[in-house]
Amino acid sequence: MDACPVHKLRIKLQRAKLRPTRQRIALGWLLFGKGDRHVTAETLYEEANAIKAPISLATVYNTLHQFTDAGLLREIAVDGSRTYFDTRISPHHHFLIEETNALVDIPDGLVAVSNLPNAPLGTEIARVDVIVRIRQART
Amino acid sequence: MDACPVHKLRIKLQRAKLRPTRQRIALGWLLFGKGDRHVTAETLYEEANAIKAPISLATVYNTLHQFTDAGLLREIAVDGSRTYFDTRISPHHHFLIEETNALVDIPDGLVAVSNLPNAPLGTEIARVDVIVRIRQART
DNA sequence: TTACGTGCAAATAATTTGCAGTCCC
DNA sequence: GGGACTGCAAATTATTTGCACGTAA
Repeated sequence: MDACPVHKLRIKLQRAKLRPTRQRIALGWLLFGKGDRHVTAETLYEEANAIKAPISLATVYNTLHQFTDAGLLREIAVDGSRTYFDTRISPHHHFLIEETNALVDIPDGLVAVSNLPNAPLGTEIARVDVIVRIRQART
Repeated sequence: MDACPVHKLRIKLQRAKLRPTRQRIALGWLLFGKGDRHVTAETLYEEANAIKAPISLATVYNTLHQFTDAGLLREIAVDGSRTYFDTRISPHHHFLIEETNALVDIPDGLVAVSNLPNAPLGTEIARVDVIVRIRQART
């Protein structure tokens, strides 16, 4: 019933006009093979090495940005340091666990932002990001 | 009617248990002297030099963080690179102008976030950030 | 073949830190 | 005077880039 998952990946890459190279297949496998994910370049790099697919860190960065430009990933700025990439590209928002710096999806449709002011003339709203910071309850 | 503004600054610093040194007075003057502001370490550093108050970049960073820890400033992560500091510490949200990377306050009370899911057990919500990204309207 | 990709190491950019000298209380 | 504060330069961290070589179409 279901085509070979690797084949699906190749199609996905081709649609994005990206050559399905060994590295992109491996990273795509890690990114899209197991549901929604949030990764940083660093964590993805380690995962790739862990599954015996040694890919240079620079290539991981390049690939993440190519995927993002192609609309396969979404980039999230959450703190001043690392950049996160989200495999879920539909609009939704995030919890940030302050202790671990982990990012968790907030189920879609739950949070609503209302009364957005109009964008200044000649401009439009590109996107609305909501980050809910969670920390250990005091006491 | 109004006491010397510099004196008010000294009081402010003392309440925060920070010695009112020349550098902190100068930076505080720039930060709190003209209404709500959004600065990066870099921009504040340039402003300080512009008013003939040469302060090293390291000290600007240190001071911004000390002010933040003392609750005089709020830190905002908006994109993956620079860190912004906001002199307005009451809860409110922001426009981000994508072309210029400028940050603008959204007047308080306008935006409401509803249906926030409960925080996981044993945790609490530390803060909710909303960033509305604005760009030049297409066409 | 041939342009597109990749890996490495060096280059940037933003920020932090160690430490000697300086200044406020 | 003594600890808090500052400045400089060197160290870190995250990310990008230049360039020789590899590889998919």
